[in-house]
Amino acid sequence: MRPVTTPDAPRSSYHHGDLRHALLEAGIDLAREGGPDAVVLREATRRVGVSPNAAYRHFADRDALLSAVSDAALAMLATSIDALFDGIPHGTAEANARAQLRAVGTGYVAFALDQPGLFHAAFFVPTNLETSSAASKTGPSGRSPLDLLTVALDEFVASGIMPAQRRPQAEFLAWSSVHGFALLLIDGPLRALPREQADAVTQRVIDMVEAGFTAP
Amino acid sequence: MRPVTTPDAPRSSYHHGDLRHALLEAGIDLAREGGPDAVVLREATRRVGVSPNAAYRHFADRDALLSAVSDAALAMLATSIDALFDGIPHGTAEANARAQLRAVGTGYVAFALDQPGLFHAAFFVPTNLETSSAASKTGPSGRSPLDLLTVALDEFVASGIMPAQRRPQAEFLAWSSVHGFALLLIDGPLRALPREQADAVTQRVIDMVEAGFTAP
DNA sequence: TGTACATCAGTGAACGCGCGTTCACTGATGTAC
DNA sequence: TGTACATCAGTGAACGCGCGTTCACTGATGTAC
Repeated sequence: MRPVTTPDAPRSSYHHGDLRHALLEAGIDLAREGGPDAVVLREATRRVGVSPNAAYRHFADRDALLSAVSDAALAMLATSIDALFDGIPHGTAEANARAQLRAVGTGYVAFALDQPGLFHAAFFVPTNLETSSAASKTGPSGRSPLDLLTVALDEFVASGIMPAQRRPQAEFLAWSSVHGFALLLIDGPLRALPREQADAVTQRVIDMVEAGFTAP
Repeated sequence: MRPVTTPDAPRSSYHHGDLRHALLEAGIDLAREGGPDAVVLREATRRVGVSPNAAYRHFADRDALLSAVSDAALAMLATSIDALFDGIPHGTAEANARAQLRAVGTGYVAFALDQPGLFHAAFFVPTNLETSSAASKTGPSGRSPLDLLTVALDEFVASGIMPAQRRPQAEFLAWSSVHGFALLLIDGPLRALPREQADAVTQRVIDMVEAGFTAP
């Protein structure tokens, strides 16, 4: 259950070893359990088994910890989308484009459903929103979700199924639908929808976006 | 600036007159300024010029106040969408359907841009999300935004531009796109977009949804 | 190889803050006779 | 019409809570000679 560090168990040595990492990990757990508001500096130190002020050796303040947690959550989202993206079998350019869009959307919603706390931590932190670094965290391939979406949409145009004049800002149209749907599912009126139905409607959201892009 | 009650000015009488209403109004102002987290019971009483515990004569606890504020925010959203909906000139069934969908979407995003604090208060309060009362607050016509959307979508089918088998859950597809886009605009990567561009892209979001519904 | 000492990473105690909420109360209001 | 009194709507003081953060400190580590 506990990841990197022993929590309440007393440390053998006075020095911790990798306190920064341990605090970050604890912060991620807190975010997972309760979203960004639950990332409480004192609680993170408590879980690591260290005094509250020890955190200040590694993070300027609580916001710095929260930012680090948010970045980590974003990277996890990127990683899980990346995996889906890379699993796409090769096909025609058109089939690739469609499958890629679907992979990004499906991975995005799946992450929101699986890790709602981290999903919120990733997006509802002022720092990450203002700097738009939200879009720049990458998975193992080094590409962010926005990069992957861009790749997919470029291929929509290149393969001739989407008119070029529809291309600008298309990322944000797709992102809006999927992001909004994720929120309806985890916080909103679709909260009670069983997982398999949620997955089915997710596919319809993507159908709608795709049709919007490729309609004559 | 100050709405219903004189704020710091001392009251003439010991009894307030309509403290519940005054506290609600203060709570709405707080939400407008800083979202749901800013709805602080003590601050509301401060603004009304009353002692903190006086609030408990009218609200069971802070959550009750916040719920009332959230309901009010929802009603304001409903009212502003209602106005746009009613301003639609009569035309063919098809033109009506399209204009109605557009009115709901446009009104929704406009409210989010004009009143981001209230928009958040309306949607990010557990009570309203769980009971889905979010969808049931009405404007002056007695119809909620979800009702209006339903009317529009029914007319899409009735006028023959949307296949009937696409109809189920279509409300949530449309809602997702518009809701997600509103959030990208007020909290997310499109935060810095100038208003007129935001309005233009809003129309493209609606174009996309419409195309998704009406595509062959 | 051993030791002096600067540096680093933690501790312990305390702070002020503002919150929600509760207590026992008092002044104002309105109704019964 | 006047008065007694129950009820209602406020007050004032205080509580405990948990937070972020700062202070002066001490134990552990590693490097220079």
